[in-house]
Amino acid sequence: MSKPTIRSIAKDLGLSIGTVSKALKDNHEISEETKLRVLAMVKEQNYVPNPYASSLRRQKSKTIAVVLPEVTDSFFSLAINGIESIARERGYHVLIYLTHENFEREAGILQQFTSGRVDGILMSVSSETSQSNHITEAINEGSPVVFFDRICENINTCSIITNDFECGYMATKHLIEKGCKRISYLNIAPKLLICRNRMDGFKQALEESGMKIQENSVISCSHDSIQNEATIKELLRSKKRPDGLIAPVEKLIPPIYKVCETLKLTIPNQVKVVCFTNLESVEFLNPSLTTITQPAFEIGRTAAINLFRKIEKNREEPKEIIVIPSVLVERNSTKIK
Amino acid sequence: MSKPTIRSIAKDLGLSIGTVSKALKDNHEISEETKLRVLAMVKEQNYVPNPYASSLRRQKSKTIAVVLPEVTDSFFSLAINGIESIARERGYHVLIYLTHENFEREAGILQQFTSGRVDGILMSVSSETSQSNHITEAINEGSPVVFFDRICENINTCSIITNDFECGYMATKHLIEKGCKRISYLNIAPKLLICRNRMDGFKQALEESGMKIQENSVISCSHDSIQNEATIKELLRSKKRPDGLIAPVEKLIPPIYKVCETLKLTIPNQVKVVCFTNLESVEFLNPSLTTITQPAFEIGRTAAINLFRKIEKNREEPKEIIVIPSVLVERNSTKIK
DNA sequence: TTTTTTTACGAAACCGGTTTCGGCAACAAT
DNA sequence: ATTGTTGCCGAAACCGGTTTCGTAAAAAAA
Repeated sequence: MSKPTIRSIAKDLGLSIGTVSKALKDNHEISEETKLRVLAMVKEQNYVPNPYASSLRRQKSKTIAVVLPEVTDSFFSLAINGIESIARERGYHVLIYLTHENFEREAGILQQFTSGRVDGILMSVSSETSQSNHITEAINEGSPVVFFDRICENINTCSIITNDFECGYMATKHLIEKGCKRISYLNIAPKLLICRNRMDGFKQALEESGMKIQENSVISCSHDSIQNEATIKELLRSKKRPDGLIAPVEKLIPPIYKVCETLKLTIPNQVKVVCFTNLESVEFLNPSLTTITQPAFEIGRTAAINLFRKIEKNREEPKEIIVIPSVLVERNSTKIK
Repeated sequence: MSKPTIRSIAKDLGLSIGTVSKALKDNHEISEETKLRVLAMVKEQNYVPNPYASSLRRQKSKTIAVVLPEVTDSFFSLAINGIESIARERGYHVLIYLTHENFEREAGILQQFTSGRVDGILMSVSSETSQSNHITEAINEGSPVVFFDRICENINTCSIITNDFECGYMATKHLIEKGCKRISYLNIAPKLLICRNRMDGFKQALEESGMKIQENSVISCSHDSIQNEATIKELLRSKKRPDGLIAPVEKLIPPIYKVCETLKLTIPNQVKVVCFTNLESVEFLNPSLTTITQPAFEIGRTAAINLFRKIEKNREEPKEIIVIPSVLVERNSTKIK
């Protein structure tokens, strides 16, 4: 038997299409008796309304997009979890798009959204994103955007971040307290506000402690793990080898640990390490890793909640930046020997 | 200015709607000149066709669903990555749904798909899923399903798995070779074929080596980490404490390491451990963890490729199980002291 | 020149819902 | 008796594309 439609249901009940439609949304125009009849038939035939017919007419899709650089990172995984939990609660569907840190890809994805495919967009921009026309355009065409984590500073919308500056500051102060004299910040995406903020926190902490920014203070890493390994190896081999490392992203953990192993540098005795990550197993790394742990699930949840707020009342709201603080969890990678 | 539609484009060009539509899909009925005019106008106005209008008429959504238990697991993250890469290549969109290992949730999600929301479904069933009516129904209503990893044995469709039985066998043999005399398998989802297969491999390896299945050979764990910690603690405290552990899922790593730490049991001297996981940082755990590493990205990719194969030629194909083998990576958690 | 074919396009049905509007009956108010 | 009022429902427009079919003009064949 072919798929039931509202038409077939109406026919089977001897009702009009409109009546069935109204009955299904509990419209007051329809009598209780008719509603019950409709519901019974719907259940019997296992009828599910075609979402696209509804989307077309109502000009809303009950779908949001999550656009992010990658998914193999504990932060993004947890954030997706938070987003999905809210979306499900509200009956929304979640489309996922990965930019792989590529601007063109991101722009291409965003461009599609001008067609009304989604009612809103949750986004963490790629590290190559410096211009924001593609995002502005999506917003102008009616898709509200809420940023989380990697926000876009020159766009006037709600953004959910953690206290990145403070975290950079905390991490640095922590290393200094633990006796580090030469700290390197492994920069990974200078275009990203969060990375700049973390780095600014790092710099301010250095200054306050009377330490100068030196040649090896800020090291540029990439998204390529082999390249990062080479970069870090070079850094840790240099004459003025740092005794403290701050890694603003999770993917730097393997290269750091690997290089320390090959160079026979022991963490924390010769190099202390702090990393931004939410990986649960950092506690059992050798040595356990001191981390800045972000409230990833909460950030995802909050972003989703605010997106739905924007979707529901579509008037423009002032830019609002919501900060959910992270915590520094001290472990052995920064222990005093 | 309001969003351009095919109607407004047609009007602006003095053409009919049908002509514009055909021009956009490079139909031979339309002259080159007209096509160029249409393309130019489309570009000028930044027109993107409404996907839902198209979906409604063509009865296909260019969208697939990925239904999985959770996303905070390296296997699923990598699989999503593989799936997305193929979907993007083919111009498909990816909806993501998390079941959180809950059968009702899974059934509810699947039920929605009977409406034609998606053209196909990629799925890893929840650990509570023993009946499969909800899946059969979705298939019958026209949404092909391809399983990956956690397949549903009694459904006749393409499934992508790894060589689970062998992996269980390999892991066990490996532990035996390393001198283990009492090995415990931490069972987590007896309803899942993959877990049963892994366990069967375990059992066969035991038998072949003349070791008996004893009371602590198979331990039931859950999805709750606190509970798992208690279970494992009890196990490792028992008189007949095992000297080898096999964990079929990643989430057991933290409790295992934690309990060993609190009970002052050293891995690998007192307990050797093998775990199924794709976490990159297992190499730097204390001690580094011997793993069964699954080709997660490849499994995701292959699943997607086969789903599209099914979507394109909609005739039924025989059940096909594609096995992509995993590898055992030996590290220090199973080292002979 | 006439007939046939090809080319290029328009008109209109169609997908499956939603929503507006109008109308009939029953009942209440005047 | 007349005029609202309310409850309940159907008819039809509508969302924005796709696709079928028909047709006028141009080109080719007879």
